[in-house]
Amino acid sequence: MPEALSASTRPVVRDDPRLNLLIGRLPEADFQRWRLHLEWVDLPLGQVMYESGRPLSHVYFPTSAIVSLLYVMEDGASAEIAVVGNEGLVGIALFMGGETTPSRAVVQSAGQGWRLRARMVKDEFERLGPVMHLMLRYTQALITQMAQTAVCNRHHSLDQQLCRWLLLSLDRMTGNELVMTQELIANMLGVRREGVTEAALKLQRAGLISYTRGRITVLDRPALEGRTCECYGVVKKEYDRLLRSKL
Amino acid sequence: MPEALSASTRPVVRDDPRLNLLIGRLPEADFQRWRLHLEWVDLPLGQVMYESGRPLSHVYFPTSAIVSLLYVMEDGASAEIAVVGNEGLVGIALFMGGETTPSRAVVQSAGQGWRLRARMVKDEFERLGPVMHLMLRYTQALITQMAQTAVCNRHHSLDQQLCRWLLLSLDRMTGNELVMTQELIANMLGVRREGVTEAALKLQRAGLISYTRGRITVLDRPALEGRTCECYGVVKKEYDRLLRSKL
DNA sequence: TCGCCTGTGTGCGGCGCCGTACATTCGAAG
DNA sequence: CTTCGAATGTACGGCGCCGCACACAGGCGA
Repeated sequence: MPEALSASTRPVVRDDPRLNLLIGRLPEADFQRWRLHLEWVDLPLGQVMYESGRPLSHVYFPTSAIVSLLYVMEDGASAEIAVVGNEGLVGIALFMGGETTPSRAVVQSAGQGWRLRARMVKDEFERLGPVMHLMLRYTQALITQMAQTAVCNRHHSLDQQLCRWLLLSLDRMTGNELVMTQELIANMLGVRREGVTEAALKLQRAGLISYTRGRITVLDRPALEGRTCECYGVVKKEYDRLLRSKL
Repeated sequence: MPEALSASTRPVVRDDPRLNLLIGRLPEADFQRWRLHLEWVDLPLGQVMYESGRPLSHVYFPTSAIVSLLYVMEDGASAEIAVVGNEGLVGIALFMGGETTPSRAVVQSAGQGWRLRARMVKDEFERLGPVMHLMLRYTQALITQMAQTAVCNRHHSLDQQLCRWLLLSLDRMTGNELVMTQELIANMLGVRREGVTEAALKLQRAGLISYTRGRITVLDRPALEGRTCECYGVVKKEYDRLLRSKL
């Protein structure tokens, strides 16, 4: 077939841990120490990386996978509060000291990544060097994303939020195709599936995206940026600012 | 007059910094070092403690004041993403390494507090001891509050959110009276003032609260807890869990 | 005491999203 | 090719909040 192989059939090779930007920004000495402990992991769609309230065993550094942090309510309704890709890590509660968190982490887009055992992460953090500062700055960026999500949920239309979601996902991917059903997007945004369908139709009719049964292709990214709310830009800018320097 | 003196006319005396729970949980040695550098501050209603994107000069530890962390949009609309009282501190960006943040901090309920200069905070943080771990665990609690706010904004009714807001504020106060107009509450929640009026009327008619022109008295706190959504409980439980131990 | 400003109460049309139901179509498995 | 389940499209009433307009009331200063 002319298309790229689907995620499930793609040959699985260990990529370079430095494809994860946090790892890539480590000083060489730290990286050399880490590489012996980094464990490569495949992250299939839907995998739950940690569950609300359960202790975390590892910190994950995605290289090609995208992970959603979800808060799940008692009645089962949920909402995504942040998304993590190769720019970040999953499991901040480990080094923040809480050991766990009331959220759930789920693989939103299949791919790979690397992980470190909890013990190792804490030890590294306690070294009080560039590693710690990098993790903390990343955490601050994540906080910005969560806060902006709260504001966006309050003030902006579903149309705008879908654009924001697409752009945030796109930023964490290679290529311009997302493997993702509208049903799943609705879960992430915490809205009805039909609402996502209508919003997606508008974007398709306007020629910004095209999609078929679980595959969304972004055709006109600048136009998407024009339709989204300011929330996307605020978050992106803050990630750039906080994680730009190698340090 | 039989009433307590209003905030503006209350005699202003330096309270004990340890009324702030974070400071209160410091080991004695750390507290002794800190007390020389802690500067007492009065925090009148409406004071902006820091502005979006501007560098922070101090970290504040409220003792009797309550502070709102707000995200303000381009069109001026805003939403509170977290509230800080004597259980916490204002200015996490200083030790997280970002120096600043795209949010605004405003005094929501007049009172007092103590502050430390930016330089001092960073030095203390770098000591890598109980001080750092305490600040980080507090930060994780704050993250929970932000995330839960995002979910709450998405899924719950204004009635429920008002209850949550009242309870969160009440937890950070002494007494059961809030000096707060419905207009301001609406700004915090990011909704219309009229919506708050209607929700407050329901609570008053049900006998849970009573209010007159900028003063709200909570009459039946358990009933309020019964009307709010699970978000309040999740946040409270997480604060208790993360900040219980002295360490 | 009299305004006056601020805070609160009320009404009305509108819009966006919800819940539900059901039709349609794609694509993978057999 | 056929079948079937999953993904998407469409429709409709309902509800909650919005934006706006305005009435009313309490407290404060002139």
